[in-house]
Amino acid sequence: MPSRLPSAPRTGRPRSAAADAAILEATRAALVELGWSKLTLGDVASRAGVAKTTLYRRWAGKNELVVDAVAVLFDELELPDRGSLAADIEGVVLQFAAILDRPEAKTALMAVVAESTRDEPLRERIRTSIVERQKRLVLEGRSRAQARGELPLEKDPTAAARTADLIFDVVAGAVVHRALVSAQPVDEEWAARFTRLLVGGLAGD
Amino acid sequence: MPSRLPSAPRTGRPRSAAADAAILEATRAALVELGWSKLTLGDVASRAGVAKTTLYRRWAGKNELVVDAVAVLFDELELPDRGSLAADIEGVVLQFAAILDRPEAKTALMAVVAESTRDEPLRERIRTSIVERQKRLVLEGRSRAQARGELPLEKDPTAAARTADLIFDVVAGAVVHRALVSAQPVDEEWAARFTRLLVGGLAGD
Amino acid sequence: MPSRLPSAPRTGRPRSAAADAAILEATRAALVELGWSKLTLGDVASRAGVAKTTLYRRWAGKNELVVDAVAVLFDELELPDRGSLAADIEGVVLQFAAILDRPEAKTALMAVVAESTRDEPLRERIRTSIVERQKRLVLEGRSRAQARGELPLEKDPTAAARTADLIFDVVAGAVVHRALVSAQPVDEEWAARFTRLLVGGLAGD
Amino acid sequence: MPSRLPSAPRTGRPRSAAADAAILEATRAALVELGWSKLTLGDVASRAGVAKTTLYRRWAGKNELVVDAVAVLFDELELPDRGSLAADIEGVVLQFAAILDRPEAKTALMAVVAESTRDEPLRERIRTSIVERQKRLVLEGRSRAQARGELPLEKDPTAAARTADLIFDVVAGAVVHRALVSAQPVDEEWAARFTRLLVGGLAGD
DNA sequence: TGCTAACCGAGACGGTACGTCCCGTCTTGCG
DNA sequence: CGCAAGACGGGACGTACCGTCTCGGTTAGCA
Repeated sequence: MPSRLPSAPRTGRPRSAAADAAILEATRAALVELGWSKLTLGDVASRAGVAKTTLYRRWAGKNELVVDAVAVLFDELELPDRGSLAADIEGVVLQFAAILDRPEAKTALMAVVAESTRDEPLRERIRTSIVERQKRLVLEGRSRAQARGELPLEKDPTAAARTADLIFDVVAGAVVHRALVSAQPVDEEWAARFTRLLVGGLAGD
Repeated sequence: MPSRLPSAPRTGRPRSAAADAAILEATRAALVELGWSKLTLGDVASRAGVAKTTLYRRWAGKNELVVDAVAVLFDELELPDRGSLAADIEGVVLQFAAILDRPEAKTALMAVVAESTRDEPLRERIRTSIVERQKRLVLEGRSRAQARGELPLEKDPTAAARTADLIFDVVAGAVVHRALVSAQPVDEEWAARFTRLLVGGLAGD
Repeated sequence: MPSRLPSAPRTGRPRSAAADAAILEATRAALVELGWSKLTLGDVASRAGVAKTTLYRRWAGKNELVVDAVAVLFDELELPDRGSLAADIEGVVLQFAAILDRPEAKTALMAVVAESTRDEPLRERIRTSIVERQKRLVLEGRSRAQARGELPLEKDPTAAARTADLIFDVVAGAVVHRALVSAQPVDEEWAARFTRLLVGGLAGD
Repeated sequence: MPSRLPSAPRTGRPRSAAADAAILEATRAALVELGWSKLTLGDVASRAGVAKTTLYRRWAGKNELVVDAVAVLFDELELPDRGSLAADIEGVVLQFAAILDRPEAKTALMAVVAESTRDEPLRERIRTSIVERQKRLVLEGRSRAQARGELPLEKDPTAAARTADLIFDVVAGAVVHRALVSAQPVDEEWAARFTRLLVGGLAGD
């Protein structure tokens, strides 16, 4: 994930692959201990047993580093077939909440999004590294529900994409808001209530 | 909003009331120009024509100051009666989106929420200054819809409160996610689609 | 000695006078221990129990600081009346050599002169803080020798000044070269030989 | 001049002789442009079209490199017979001053001498590479003056050597001090005045 | 002619110091 | 006692060089 100009010159000592892993791991550990705002790149470097220059050679700054460090957490999300659309949604909501409960994700996610409001390249990085990758869950859940006959097939691909985006914003937004803003637990009871609301809306559509 | 111990001593020169307003205004201006992360208290003080000490005498730090500075923005939200539940929801969604479009709100809101994940008093301040005050919109919209017969009366007050919280998380979360994470416009078309989904879910409940 | 704009505004907390002394003393100590090239301003600051910013607020850099720290050493030079021109010269040569023997002077003097070859303001600072102040020794020695009848009175003040400058360059240059370049001891024997040469040249003039 | 262990193994690719010359030339160019303190070995290497490793393989550091780079400048000094001791001295003083006027010599000479106050091997290198080699001028000037009958023959070789050292320190020290510390021109007028003083002292001896 | 050892360029590496910025606190003198 | 001004001790920043260490590739001289 760290940046490198695409036209890779073959010359010189190659970058250490081990350093990358150590840095990202150290970043997550520092996020857990210190949180976003007290995390310093110097500290990350010394935790990773690496010089500050090595870190700056690969990432432009704290924001980019943290996005890379946290992105991998969200790849754990899966969508096992639980037999119904509602069950699938409940499952993914609870999984997502579990990730947001981890301190490194909680403190970092909102912070980088906040930074991204004034930094277009960062927003793009967040989108490609984190957000866009998880839309797969919506798409897979829908096609599975269509196969079950729970949802109608959509003929217009543009409208279908818009609906997927909408669902994604609703699900991700609601869970994040509940967990981080309202600071209330995303437990099975809440997940069930939310799912009933959402499935009802989809059905009535 | 600035803090003051309750047992206010009456002696000495009183604090300048004008200073408070100047500081909050300067804070918003600095947020627009610099964004959250590059805003410094020294800069705010000099913009406000005030000494740094004056500022620290009234607010504990950047977080608290910014919460106060942006809280007022959200009090602009109103819920004029547009004749139907769906129209009321669309209206508030668009108003909320308009506020989130303002750079001082955009950059500050997510940032203070991010900070609040590791700072319980800050979270409480955000809740009382911003979040909780806007729940009135949900409650008012519901009672109006019930008066219109669009929604049933709820007998159980606990369940009613839970539903209101859920709706609030869904609306606020979805709009914020659309605007700041997906970075897509919250326009009338999206508001209409979102409202249809939500009203459908509420009806089917 | 530290810099301050001449138009001193009277407002704000005044600078600590104690800090100045502590910094200059710490600088001399660091010169003794580390020498010029390994002296760091961060180290000086922490020796002086002072923040780096305090140091940078008062001196533009290492060069200026060291000039001020070392200048005082050369003010120790005196010219007690030893009864003859030759004895006076020998005395000041040995005193000068004693100062150059101190490690803080030895390592610093040449270094700041070297830097001054590319830094006109620094050269000026060296001249006013160190060099020019010691010309008094030449002038006093001459007038005393003239009073004794060892040297003729000079009528032309321009020529007199030129001669004083010449003597100063010869004495200071020869001692410095012997001590630092040739790295040979400036002992009584050498002082005597040098004095004989110089007095002979002056007499034959 | 670059270092090499005496027991040279004969195998492998030999070091490029061209690189040596390029490096020394690049060092002089960098001294002119940047001065001693801003000269970096990385910059010298890239100017010379050479890798940093190549440079470090041959010189221990900046000091040693610069001594070698400037030593050659002083070998230009000559002592053509100008017919009298005074004329010979004036000639060499002006030649020496001309070299000291070159920026690469000016900035480097004092700097390496300053460094040498804390680095005995460096002092030795300076002495053998630069200082000691120029004593030939004193010796040659004296023997020529003796041949002309301007100076007496000295019987005691020890005393003769001491006198030569003294003269060397006086001439070199005075010129350096005039040029670099006093920062006044070493022109014909000054050279004449200085020479008169020195010759007078020698004669009266 | 093919081996092989030392050379070469490039550039990443762990470090150290830089000079700047901002923090939150602490004197000042004035109102 | 509040206030503007600004110095204070402190900590992190991002950069520049240090001197060392791989890399892949070149260039002799000896076999």
